[in-house]
This record gives sequence, structure tokens and C-alpha cells, in this order.
Amino acid sequence: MRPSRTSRQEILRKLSQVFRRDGYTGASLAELADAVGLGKASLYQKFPKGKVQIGAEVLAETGRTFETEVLAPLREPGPASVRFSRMLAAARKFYEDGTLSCVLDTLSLGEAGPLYRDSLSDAIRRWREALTDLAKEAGLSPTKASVWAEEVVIAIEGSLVLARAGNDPDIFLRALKRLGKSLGGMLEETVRSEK
Amino acid sequence: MRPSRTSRQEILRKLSQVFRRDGYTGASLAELADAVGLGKASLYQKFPKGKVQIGAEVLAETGRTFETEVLAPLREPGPASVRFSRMLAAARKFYEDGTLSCVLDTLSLGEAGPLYRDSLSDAIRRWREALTDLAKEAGLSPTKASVWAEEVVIAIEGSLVLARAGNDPDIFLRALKRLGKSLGGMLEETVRSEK
DNA sequence: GTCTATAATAGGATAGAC
DNA sequence: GTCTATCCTATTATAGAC
Repeated sequence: MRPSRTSRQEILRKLSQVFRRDGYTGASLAELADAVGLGKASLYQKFPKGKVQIGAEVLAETGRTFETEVLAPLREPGPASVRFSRMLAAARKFYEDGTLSCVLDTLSLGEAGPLYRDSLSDAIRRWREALTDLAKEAGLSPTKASVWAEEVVIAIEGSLVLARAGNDPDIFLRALKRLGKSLGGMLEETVRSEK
Repeated sequence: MRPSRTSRQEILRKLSQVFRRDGYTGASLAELADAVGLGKASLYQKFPKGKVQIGAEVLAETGRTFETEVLAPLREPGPASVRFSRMLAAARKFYEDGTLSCVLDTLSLGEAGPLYRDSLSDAIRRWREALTDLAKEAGLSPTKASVWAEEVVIAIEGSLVLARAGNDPDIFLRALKRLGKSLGGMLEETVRSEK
């Protein structure tokens, strides 16, 4: 039996919500403790190194969740367009229809940046690589595949920022819809240029 | 003589740097005071309502600067493609080659969001409108112009987030380069679909 | 494991001297 | 106008009871 393992995952997911709403500095230990329904002292029992450790473990857990829920569909069998659509649907859920920010954004600002730089860079790289692999498989040249992957990640991050700043989650949903057509569009262009 | 007016603008620009690096919560009064070379008490002389007022005035000043330095080129006479290129060059400078974040990002997180929502929404709307007007003038339909404008803003904001999170400002510069070709690309598509 | 209580420090804000 | 000094609160973190 391993109740503690599951429990820690659940705790980390609740903690991640606070970081994704308030950023690293804005997430106080009081809020973090409230989010998991514990006292501050109990958090220190679980994370002896305090807030820095909480952030690090939240990032690690968020990365695992993102891999299994959002990136996994890209690597499954089936047509590339379907796999990509599944990733977009999973992203929509992961970002709660544009109402929840990305840790790449909220945990890279200010003092948090230097703390988590490696973890953040890795997460970006993995996301881009999974998309690049899919695009190459779909028939794009390595160069075009890489560019397309970069643009997908940029569009998701940018629309999340604007959704939050403009208090308008629809901009995120619209961006996802357009992305759904972008792989096909890139392939058409490629075909056209080959004629 | 009005030395105070100019001086206040310079002060606000220095203050904005702190908000753009550390976010609202992360920008302490000590740091803000340091940035302008004054004591904390002197800041309260200039901004009696404290940090909330500093943020509000920084946003207003940043908005003015963005209008005159980045958006103004879009409204000047000349070919649309040239005006757009000038906006991109100005944006590159405004975001210091991808090393400085956007206030839309850093002043919309956590507690700052509710405080500055209106100002942030306005800034997004003005940016999008200026781009939409340019695109319509260039020959895009109102619908396509609006979509293109949205995608431009999204790409800039998204690439800035990734530049910061991945510690790789080049992604911002690459995004700007691709945007430079995007207006022409949209026009080509339109022409093709009209055939 | 979780709690109350409590340091110790940092942050926002003000008073009053100069 | 700017400073030093100070206040009050919030924040991070720890000690020790249960």
C-alpha cells in the first residue's frame, strides 16, 4: 500500500493551482497551506526546504502530468492530425479553457526564474520536440517541422497571457481552433511549393 | 519650465523595468526605490497611494510609450508592409531583444490582475485595433484582418514568455522575423482564394 | 502528522527632522 | 524633496505540544 504517494501527487496538484494563479512570489505559504487544507507547519513537514522545494516539486509534478495528459497523445499511433487534435483538446483541459496560466509563465518571473531555469528549459524542449517529431512524421521537412512546433507553443503561451490580461479566455479557445488547422495548412503549403 | 514632468516620466520608466522583471508582487518598494535612486519615503511623496498607484501610473506611462514608439508607425503614411516592419523593429527595441517582459504579462498575475484589468484590456484592444486597421488597409477582409492582428499579438506575447522561461531571447527574435512575412502571406492566400 | 505558538525577517506605509 | 527612524502587518520558518 502506498497512500502517501498518491496523496503527495494530489497535494502537489492543489499547490500548483496557487502558483499558476498568483505566481511564485505571490503564492504565500498561508495560501499554499490553505489550498491543501493544512497548517503552514504541516507543509514544512512535507517540504522541509520550504517554498523553494514546493516550487521545484510542483514543477516536476506539473511536467509529469503534462507529459502523460498532453504530450502522450502526440506519441500514440494514428494519423498525425488526429494525434495533434487530441493534444489540443488535452491542452484546453490542462489550461482549464484558458482560465489557468502556465507554469512556464508564472514560475519564470523574478526570483523564480533563476531557481527553476533548468526545469523550465527542459519542459519547453520536450514540448517542442514532441511536436517537431509529429510534424516530421506528417511530412514536413525538419526545418519546417521545427518552426511549426515553435509556433504552436508560442501561440498557446501567448493566448494564455492575453486571456489572463484581457480577462477573456475565449482568445485562448480561438487560438486552439486555429492551431487545429495549422498542421494541414503547413502541409498544403509544402505540397504547393513542390509543384 | 517643467522639469518635474520629464522627471516623472523618467522615474516611471525606471519603475516599469522592475515590474517587468519581477512582476507586481515581486517588485518590492525597496527595489522600486533603489531603481530610481531614492528612499522608500521619497517614493511615497511622489505616489501617496503607494504601490497600487505606482503600478497604475507605470501602466499608463508604458501605454503612452507603447503608443508613440510602437503603434505610431502603424498609423503613419506609407505602404502597409513598411509600416508593419517598423512596428516590429520598434517592438524589438521596446522588449529589448526579448530580454524584457511585457506588462500585460507581469501586471496581470495574481493580485495585480483585478487592480489593473481595465487598463490591460484597453492596451490589448488598442494594439489589436491598430493592427486590424493596417491589415484591412492592406487588403484583408475585416474578419481576416482581425484574426491576423490577434495572431501577431499572441506571437509576440508568447515568444516573450518562452524567451524568459527558456532563457533564450532568440525565440523572440525568430518570431519577429516570421511575423515580418506574415502579412504578405495572408495577402497571398487571399489572392489565391479569389482566383 | 498536524496543530498552536512564536521567532525572525521583509514588506508596505507613515511621522517628523532637515 | 529627501532622509532616518519607526510602525504594523504579512511572510517565511521553526519549536514543541498533542
